[in-house]
Amino acid sequence: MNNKESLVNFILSVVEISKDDAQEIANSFHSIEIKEKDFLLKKNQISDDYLYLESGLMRIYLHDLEGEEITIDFFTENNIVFEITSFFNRVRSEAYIQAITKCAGFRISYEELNTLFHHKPAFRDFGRAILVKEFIASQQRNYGMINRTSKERYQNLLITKPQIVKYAPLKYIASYLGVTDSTLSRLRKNF
Amino acid sequence: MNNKESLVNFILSVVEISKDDAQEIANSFHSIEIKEKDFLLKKNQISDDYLYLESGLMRIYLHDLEGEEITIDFFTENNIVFEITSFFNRVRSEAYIQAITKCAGFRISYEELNTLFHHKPAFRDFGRAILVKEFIASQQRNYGMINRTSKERYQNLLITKPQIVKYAPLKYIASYLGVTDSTLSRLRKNF
DNA sequence: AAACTTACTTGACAAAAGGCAAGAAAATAA
DNA sequence: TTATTTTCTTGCCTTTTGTCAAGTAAGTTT
Repeated sequence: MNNKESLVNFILSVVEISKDDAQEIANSFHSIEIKEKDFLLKKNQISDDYLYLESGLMRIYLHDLEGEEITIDFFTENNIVFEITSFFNRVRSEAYIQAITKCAGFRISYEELNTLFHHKPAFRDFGRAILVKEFIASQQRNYGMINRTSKERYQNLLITKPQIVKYAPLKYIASYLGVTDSTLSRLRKNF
Repeated sequence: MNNKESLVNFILSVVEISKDDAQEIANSFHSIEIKEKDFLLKKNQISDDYLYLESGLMRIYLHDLEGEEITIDFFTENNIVFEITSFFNRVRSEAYIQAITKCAGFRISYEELNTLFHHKPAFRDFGRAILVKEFIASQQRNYGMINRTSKERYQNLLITKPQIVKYAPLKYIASYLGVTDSTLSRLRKNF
């Protein structure tokens, strides 16, 4: 039996609850592995995964009006992975979530999450803290898109998620940063 | 005594709960008015307002590294207004929330919200639905910043928040859209 | 009303980024 | 290994946006 130590530590880093509570929450999660290039979620599915990513890299992407893949976000280890619209609103997903490298972690379903949310006060605080954390990250990404040059955005990614720059193809990174492949390639030349 | 009908209807539009529950939640909120150009939140304060905006327009802004005001977001009537980082994490705010026009609505404090969150299941669902709703809006804004031209972003604002275009000065809108004042002025010429 | 401040527009030029296409490099398949 | 596909780089030229500065318009204060 897996003791889910990394998940317990993650929970404790996000919210101030007892170690016992954190362990109990972690025990509600189920082990999952995803192979490189496999999908956690595909378009038109209703997402049923709230995933703690213990190791590996993932991305969430969708197709724009011209059919081009747009990478919306990257996920790195020691983070929660979910597609908020489909998971929480129980609607078909527009987006795909794909493993960039081999991934491992622990997941719960929407129903399991909801049961915990209403019956475990500690999970309530945890769940809210995760939403708040990711919401803030989204806002900061917004701010960076508006107030940073593309060079600065790339440098920022290099610092905050170096694994991404190392493992993800240029085109994923370019669409994430909001530039064309050519432009990113040129940016890279100047380190 | 105010029956807070608009707030009750707003709650019912966001989450599937009984009318009685919605009324009870609404009754926990307190009436508030804000004069044009006054502040709901200033930099370095710890936000204690979770506000349902019944009428009026607001904006949230901060100063960038050069000291320039950057309008991060606009709030219109029939929406919840809060600065998530300061309110939920109990830290000093980087941002200001200011009334663009005279505003009226209903607010609760962090402590009141937390009590409801842990003691009223219906409020739990409501609170989560609001976080989810605003998170999704933030993600869509992100997508628009990357995949729409500045002209399209302006047109979108015109359609989704025409009050803003009507009442907010050009410079607020320009920084929100991520363009300079000059560029927005030129965009406007082509309707 | 006059003075002053803030908001907006416009022109000239510079910088950043995009579109397209060719070719090199790397990864994958046969 | 060789062939094939995908990824990445680069050149040339166009479009978009920014910078700066001047000038007009509108709003506020005295």
